Amino acid sequence: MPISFGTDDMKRLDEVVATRHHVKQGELLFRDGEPFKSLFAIRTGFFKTSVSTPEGHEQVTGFQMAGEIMGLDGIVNDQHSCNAMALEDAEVCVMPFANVEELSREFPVLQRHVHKIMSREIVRENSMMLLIGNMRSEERLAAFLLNLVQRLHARGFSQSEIVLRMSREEIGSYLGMKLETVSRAFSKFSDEGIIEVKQRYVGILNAPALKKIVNPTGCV
Amino acid sequence: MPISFGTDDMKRLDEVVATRHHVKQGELLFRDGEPFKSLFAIRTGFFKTSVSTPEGHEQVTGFQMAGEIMGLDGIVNDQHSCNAMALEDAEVCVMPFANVEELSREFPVLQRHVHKIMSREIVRENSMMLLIGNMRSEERLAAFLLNLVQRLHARGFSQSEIVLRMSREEIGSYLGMKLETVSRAFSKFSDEGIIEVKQRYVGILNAPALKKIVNPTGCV
DNA sequence: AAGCTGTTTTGATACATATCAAAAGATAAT
DNA sequence: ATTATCTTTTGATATGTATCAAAACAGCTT
Repeated sequence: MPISFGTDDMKRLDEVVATRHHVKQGELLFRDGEPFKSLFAIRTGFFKTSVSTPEGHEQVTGFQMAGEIMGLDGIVNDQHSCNAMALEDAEVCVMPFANVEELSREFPVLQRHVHKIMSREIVRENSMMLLIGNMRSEERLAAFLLNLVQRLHARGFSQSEIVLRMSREEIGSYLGMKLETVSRAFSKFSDEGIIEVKQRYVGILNAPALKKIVNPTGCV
Repeated sequence: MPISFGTDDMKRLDEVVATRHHVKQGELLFRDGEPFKSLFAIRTGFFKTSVSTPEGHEQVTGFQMAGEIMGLDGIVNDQHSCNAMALEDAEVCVMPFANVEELSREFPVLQRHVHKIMSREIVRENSMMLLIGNMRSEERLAAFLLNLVQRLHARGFSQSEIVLRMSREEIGSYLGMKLETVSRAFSKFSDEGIIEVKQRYVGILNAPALKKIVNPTGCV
């Protein structure tokens, strides 16, 4: 949340995040087609969002962790256009969107914040298109792992250890590949000593090597 | 633009779109890394937006036509994170984002409008991830053509004829496939009598067949 | 009209990933 | 503990798309 508010302001802003909601592992926070009323800020836990083809093929569109916002897709048609499932027991702040809009009009810094969150999501999805459209499977997995540790590290976790909350199949769906291909890429990295894999635990032994897989020229 | 404004309000809103800008075919409206100041609304013409890997591989992230908004990606870091190139001579409205934010605070209907535009872009990119991640090349091209005629038709053009503004390579980049694969898919559809292709002219002879390619079960 | 340039089509082949199948390993239930 | 269920790994093979190459074609220039 943006800084530098007076205490009165803080009270007003608290209205936005007044209610909390618990979601158990495996439960949906919202689903495709449901009326949109609120955005959700994750306090604790881990989510996946996904869309589906009419035939039922699922595409995971994102993994969200503490501090991240879900539900932005629902604004345009006043109904959610994806599913949000908790991959571990979670707690979210419910932010009625009408309140968000009202307070945004009052507090420019909050307005700016909302705009940045939406813009960030657009940029993230742009880079996912680049990832899925242009990279090979091992590059995708390397990019995925680096992104994950970076975000976890920003939240005070290790920068070299991950406990995955999602299955190989969910990773594959997110990265546009099959679960077997994900598994093979894990095994390959493991054989090469770049990572250490024990089920859903992943230790990153050689981060530079991972980065080099994503960006072979290393010119950035 | 939203309806039901008084004339005074209209004057205020005109401030937002005061300036116009011409972009010639092949020129960039903005490029990755440039400072972000304004959103752009297309009045006439046709654009592509794209991002690139450090090695220079281009990923087209969208094609934009009259009435659509570009530049939303720039908000989060105060600098553009993609390139926007005119694929034909174009005219855009320059909307300084500071003005957009200021007037959004004043006019809830405009605020809502801005939020919907951003949300729409997020939803569009979600469905692109589904497209690139889950569909085969011919399904992607069929979906692409259907999306294009639908948008053109909404602007008063034919619902069965398209003059493509982009090359096979650009289509391929957008859809995550190579230009040769795009060309082959065009030829296949043409052989099957589903479309008629003459260079960049595409006539849709059998729209239901195209829809069936995208969604074989036809249950929607 | 002829030549040049860039785009598109088509063909032959290579390669990455999907698919099918089965075993190994983990987790939960009885 | 033992069975049952789900996830993950690994192998063999199939397939779709990329790659390489060349010809056909359109749009410009002179």
